[in-house]
Amino acid sequence: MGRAPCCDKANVKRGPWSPEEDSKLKSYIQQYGTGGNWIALPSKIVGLKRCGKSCRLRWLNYLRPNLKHGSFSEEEDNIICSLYVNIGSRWSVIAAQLPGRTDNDIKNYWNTKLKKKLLTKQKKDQQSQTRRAFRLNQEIKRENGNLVLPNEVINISQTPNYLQTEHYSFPNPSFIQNYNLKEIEFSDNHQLQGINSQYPCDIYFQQDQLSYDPSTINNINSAGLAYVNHQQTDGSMKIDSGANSTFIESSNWGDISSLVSDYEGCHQQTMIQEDVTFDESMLFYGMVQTQ
DNA sequence: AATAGGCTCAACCGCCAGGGT
DNA sequence: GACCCTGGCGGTTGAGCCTAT
Repeated sequence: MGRAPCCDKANVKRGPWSPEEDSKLKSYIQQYGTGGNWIALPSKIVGLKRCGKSCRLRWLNYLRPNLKHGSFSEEEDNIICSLYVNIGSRWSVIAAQLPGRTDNDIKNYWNTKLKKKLLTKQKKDQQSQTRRAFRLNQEIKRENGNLVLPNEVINISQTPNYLQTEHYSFPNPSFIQNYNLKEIEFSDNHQLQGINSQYPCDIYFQQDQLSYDPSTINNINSAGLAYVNHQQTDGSMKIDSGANSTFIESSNWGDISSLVSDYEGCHQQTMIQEDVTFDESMLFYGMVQTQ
């Protein structure tokens, strides 16, 4: 036997509330209060065929006094984002910090607008942070004489055969001087297809992925000569080589030299041939052999 | 003008905790 | 302690509106 329903569904009205129903509920509650029992409330209001839960929701989310309707302010946005980051989707707690706003309002607002806004901001922050770390690292290496070439941005979408036209072999860390660090930016949706799998993994990608949904990340597999990293549930990162499943972990993804040492030991892999789609605006850093 | 797809948000659903018996 | 009832909550749905084609 299942749980008893809170009301007789056959005899209650459902769906949007009419102005008349609003008026009846509002005037009753203003005159008599709720009586501390929402389930019993509708039976006391003549002509109102609504479930008690529905009455409660309508009152709390729409009819009660001092409710704020309309768009959220920048300050409210900040409060919601800050609280969400700290306590998660505890909407009632968040709503308690925003007078006049209901948990339902905030939940809707978050799901439809604020989440996207926050993700976009995080993505931009992360990209600029990674760029800064990369350039700083390269600058240091250049100063140390390990690298001589300037930064170069390779836009894969403009050179779709880029990875197929040159044969790279994995740079043994001890020969790092022979390799140039390049920033490889995928500025457009792009698919790498049929990359020759004879070569061991030789391009090392750091994917700016914090702003991506884990389910999306999991759909990204290694392609030919590339390893693609994944964020693990414990926060560490993993480079996935597809079917071979060898991976390395690194705790410091801003440090190219530590990436290289982490990468040691998995360069004998033979990659399977797979297609991979890179989403718009994903940012990768690669280490490629150019000589 | 028609239509498909995306977006918004009010409302519902089902679960859970807590209080009363 | 077991059971029942209710309030409260977060997740989900879907009708209606909006926008792009």
